[in-house]
Amino acid sequence: MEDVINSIHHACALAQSIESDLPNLANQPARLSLSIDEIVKILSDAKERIMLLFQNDQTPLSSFSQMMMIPHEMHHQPQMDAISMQELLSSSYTQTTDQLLQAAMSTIPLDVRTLPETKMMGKEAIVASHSRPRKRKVDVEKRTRMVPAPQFGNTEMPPKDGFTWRKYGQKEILGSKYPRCYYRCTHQKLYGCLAKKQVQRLNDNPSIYEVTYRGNHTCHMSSTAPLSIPPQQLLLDMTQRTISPQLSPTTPSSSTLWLSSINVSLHRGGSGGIAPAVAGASDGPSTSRDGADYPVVDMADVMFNNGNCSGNGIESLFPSTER
DNA sequence: TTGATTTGACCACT
DNA sequence: AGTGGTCAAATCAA
Repeated sequence: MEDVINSIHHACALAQSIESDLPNLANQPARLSLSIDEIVKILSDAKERIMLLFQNDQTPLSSFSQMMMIPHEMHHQPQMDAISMQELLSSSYTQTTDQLLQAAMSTIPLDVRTLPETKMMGKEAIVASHSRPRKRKVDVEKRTRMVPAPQFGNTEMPPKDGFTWRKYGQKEILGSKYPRCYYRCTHQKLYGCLAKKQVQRLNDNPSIYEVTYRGNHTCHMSSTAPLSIPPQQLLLDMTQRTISPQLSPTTPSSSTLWLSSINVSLHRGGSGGIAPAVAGASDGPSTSRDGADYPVVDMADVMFNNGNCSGNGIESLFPSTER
């Protein structure tokens, strides 16, 4: 396991060197391509080894998390909903990639912070008995966070967050220059997943999206969900593979915010069927994804398999400072 | 053909 | 009554 982590560190160091030399490398596509290939190979190898280890045996998880200094209590979380998983990842995952992302984060506004705001709606839903019943205001937890818009590609769209969403409404909001978009989980019908989110650009900073999540994804938990291994175990595994947020106790690591805009996902099954991991355009049609995504570090996918829409994987990781 | 998006209307809530 | 959230028909796109 240790060598896997060393490999990841190595890849991160390589990526960082690319980043620092990006102005020059931009004029040397061949060299840049070679460097990228090397990183991809290292990370792909690491990924495969990780998958092998974790598929065949659970014990390496503990050693992995020990090496990554994951708090023991995290091992005992019985389960974690996907949104929480995302938040955990976006708030904590970056220990091994901070170096890689530090420079990139310099392009993200410093005043952008995640908002772990949690509210409970006070009223019970009133179930109407007329011909067109509408559900509203159930006791659904709301979680709001600020997400930077992609700096490349279609900046009109918020970054992907690792889930597939279907837009069901858009509305002009009083006092807001930008409309609020309403999304629900693509798998709502199939798996009864009630997760929803609202996306709205900030008035004073259109490059920042306020994303409000409501409800938890249950599509992962469905026994009929398109999974080949138990999703709860997978989520637990993912949890154990993250790094403690307590390692950066004061303020959120700048790179964590950056990562919140990156869909870090695991595509089980190894080489086949790599789905887009990052998209500048958010919430694309779910037809490009087979079921749910599970966030885990997969830098190679993040960097180089951002195939759809306008997002550019490598640019997502190494945005230039100019816009 | 199927699924996603758009958009006007409906309805809950304050 | 005003505002925000949701529905659903029409439209678009793969």
